[in-house]
Amino acid sequence: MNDIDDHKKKYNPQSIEAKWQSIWDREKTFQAQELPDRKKYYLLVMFPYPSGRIHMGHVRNYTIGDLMARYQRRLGHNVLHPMGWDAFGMPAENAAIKQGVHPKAWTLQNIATMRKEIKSMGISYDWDRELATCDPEYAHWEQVLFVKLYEKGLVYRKKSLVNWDPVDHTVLANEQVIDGKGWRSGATVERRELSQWFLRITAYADELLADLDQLSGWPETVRTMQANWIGKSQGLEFFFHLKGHPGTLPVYTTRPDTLMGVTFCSIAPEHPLAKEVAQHNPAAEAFIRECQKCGTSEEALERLEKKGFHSGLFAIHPITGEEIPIFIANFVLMGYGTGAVMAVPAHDQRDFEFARSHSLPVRVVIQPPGVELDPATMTEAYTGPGLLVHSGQFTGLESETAKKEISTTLESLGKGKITVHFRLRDWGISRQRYWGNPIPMIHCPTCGVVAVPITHLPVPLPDDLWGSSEAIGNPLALSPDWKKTTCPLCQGAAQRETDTMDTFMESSWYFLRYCCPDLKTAPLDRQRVDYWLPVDHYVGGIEHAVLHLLYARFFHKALRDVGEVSGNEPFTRLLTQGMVRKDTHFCPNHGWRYPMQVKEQGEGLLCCECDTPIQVGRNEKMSKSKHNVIDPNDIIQNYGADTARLFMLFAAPADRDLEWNDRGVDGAWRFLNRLWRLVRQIGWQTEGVSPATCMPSTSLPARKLRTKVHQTIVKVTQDLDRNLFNTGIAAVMELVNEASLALGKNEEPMLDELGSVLREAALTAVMLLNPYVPHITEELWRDLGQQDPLSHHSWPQADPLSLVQEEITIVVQVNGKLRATLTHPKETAQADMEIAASNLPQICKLLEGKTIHKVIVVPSRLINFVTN
RNA sequence: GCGAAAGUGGCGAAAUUGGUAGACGCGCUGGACUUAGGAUCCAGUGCCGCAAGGCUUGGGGGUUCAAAUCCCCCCUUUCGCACCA
Repeated sequence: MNDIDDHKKKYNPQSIEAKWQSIWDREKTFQAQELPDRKKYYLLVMFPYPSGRIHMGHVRNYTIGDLMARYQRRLGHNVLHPMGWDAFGMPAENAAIKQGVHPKAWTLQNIATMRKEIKSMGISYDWDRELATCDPEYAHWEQVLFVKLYEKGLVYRKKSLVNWDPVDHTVLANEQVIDGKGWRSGATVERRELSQWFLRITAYADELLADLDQLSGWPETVRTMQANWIGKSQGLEFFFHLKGHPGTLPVYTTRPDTLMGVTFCSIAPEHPLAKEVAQHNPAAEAFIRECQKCGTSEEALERLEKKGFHSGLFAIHPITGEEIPIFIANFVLMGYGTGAVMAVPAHDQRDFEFARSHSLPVRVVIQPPGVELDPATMTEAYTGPGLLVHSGQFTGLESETAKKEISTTLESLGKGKITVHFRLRDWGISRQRYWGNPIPMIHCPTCGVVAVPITHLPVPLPDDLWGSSEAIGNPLALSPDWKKTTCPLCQGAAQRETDTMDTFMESSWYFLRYCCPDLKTAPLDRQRVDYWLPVDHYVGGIEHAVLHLLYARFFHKALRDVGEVSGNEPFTRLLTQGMVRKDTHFCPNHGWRYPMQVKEQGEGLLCCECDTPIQVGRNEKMSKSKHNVIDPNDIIQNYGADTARLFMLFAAPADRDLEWNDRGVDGAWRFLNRLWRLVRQIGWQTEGVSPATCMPSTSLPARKLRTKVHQTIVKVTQDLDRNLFNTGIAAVMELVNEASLALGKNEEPMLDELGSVLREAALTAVMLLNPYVPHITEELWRDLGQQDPLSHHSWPQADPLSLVQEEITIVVQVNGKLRATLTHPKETAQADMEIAASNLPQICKLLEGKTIHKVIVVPSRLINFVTN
């Protein structure tokens, strides 16, 4: 096709993208193989929940991941870049109920749709390693890992609270509790105690905290959040004796220095003492029942109106022997610490408010320096340090010293112990739902709780139980037959556990299974896992900063301790990407409007249906309910995947929120067209010319352009290494602008130095942009006569000799204000520069009649004259 | 409530980490050229001012020759809070 006008052929993303995607597919360009002699690079993106269709958040996540994967491949690394499906979970059950389909069918259908959508983005996945967590194989191996952790003592059962819907007779997720009511029934949700399975993540609390220091490739903010979540604190665990009662009341405090200011205690409604009181006291029982009409989330609890009920019990102060009232309080939960707290109203804000509303005494025991705290006039608690007052033998001590003194005093009395506590609680994995992985445990009336032996696994999730019952609730629990089994120890009749696992279980090891998805005999192939792990770069949403990322770290350490993996941490480097947002349009009559349901009029917008002015809302996270979603498929069909990718990478830094902007998409589209025309034009005009390999000797424009080419290589490379993508693209845009300017309107063949550098510039721009926009660059690469696939072509390197700028511009300031600039050859002496600067007419004028106190010189940057 | 961040032109953003604030892109203004294209190309574009010049990084203080950047106080927005994934 050497037609004279071939170089004027227009950019057609649809045909180019389909062509290259099928080539990559056919040639398995991105298939990953374990090659021990090559440096590996494992690039992981958080796998999606197959909710139905791809949304922009996915597109952003996978685009960023693909950019990094392609860049690392170009650096010569052996890259593993896999994709799969986090396929168990609640939405499938909800959709199944609503649409009358099986959760499995719904999920598999969604996977098929989304796989096709993702493929149209041209992401360089090794699709041969694709996995779905609802696959019976995956569930099987997860059960094996679970039993191994059980045998290691990391799994146990205890009572814990759930949200109970009294009308639907079902357990609700926090998400399904809206304003304290069940989302379907509308009934007031109650707290209920249930025996549930837990993983002993607290056994790893210290290690999970300490190893955060090693994660230098993680954002500081995520590490801080995890550290706060683990919440290590040192304090005093001690107990109160009770007045006229044989029991004791253990409490934990991080402020033993305020012990002498205790004026009451609070216990959880689920506390054994509270239950005891309720047995003889109907008012207490009623209060406890009232307390249970509340969700279980920490946020709900903290925002609660604080209420208490005097239990009638009194604690004996361990030092003064004073009698202290014990309150049952709605804001204390069993399962946090000991389920009881000592209250010091003067020095704890929550206790202060509680004391004021219940007319309880406030006793100041810590005095801040220089201020006299008066309990009668205090309006808030003083929580800082100070000197102890009204504290008997401890009066006069500094609060830090007092912490130690009081703790050791209680220790020597045998009433307390200095202990380390964690905010972190064990991980409850029981879910009373169908669409999950069955917990492979058996309840035997004779032997108690027994794990299903590994050789008997898997416990399959039965397909035929869904929809078999009209009743609401977990079909596994409602089915009389499925539960029936025999005890592996005594062979007697026994019952299966009917709870399924938290889906965080599946996402805690999927990245390990990617290393050996075909393995038929065990969860993991140690050799292959050891080759690929740790994940070099993990990309996903910031919303996973704590839970998923902490659970996965824990799971990895636990698997290490049962001999399944090596290494202490699974993810070396982490990039948390921001959300995709868009304007919202709200009509007072019709609610949220889609963009096509509003029309422009003058400066404002009107609703198409009622002509009412539209309220343009702030940018919000794209969501169906707000009608501000953009379907990625539309963008890909209209502009192509490369435009979508370029826009997403260019419009905002990866870790910040991205505002969707149709005009910005047009801008990305225009840039790709500009690139297309320019590169093909250069290719045409410099046909047969070798690209420059060193600094041209005669042509100044050629020299300047070559410097720009090599500066761009440095800039883009540095930015990719620092996860900065928008600025790298900007740098290539500058290069394209300069090359375009250098080319001018010239349409003749260019066989000179400039032609040679232009050809180098075109090749370099294409090479640099390839990880961002792979399809168009592969095509242009071919157009420039290159035969090897660009996907594996080595990354360009800057020539240090071409980077050097021959002239330098510095800033001249007087008293810190910019007054002039001065351009000088690189090797000018500092003294000469100062003289030249002070002789500039603008500067002369300002220095006239002034004394120069100081001259500040920042080499290659500025001169500042400081005067009177 | 607790924990973590963010705030810069009309808009998305940049700023070598204390050294020319606004790169690059969008939008807008003017012009050129039209094989009328999703055009393209050229010039301009922080604000006030005719100008000289002054002002400007959420608000208010401070440190410094020099502050978007460091310190203190305040405001607003976003994310997470353990059964959403």
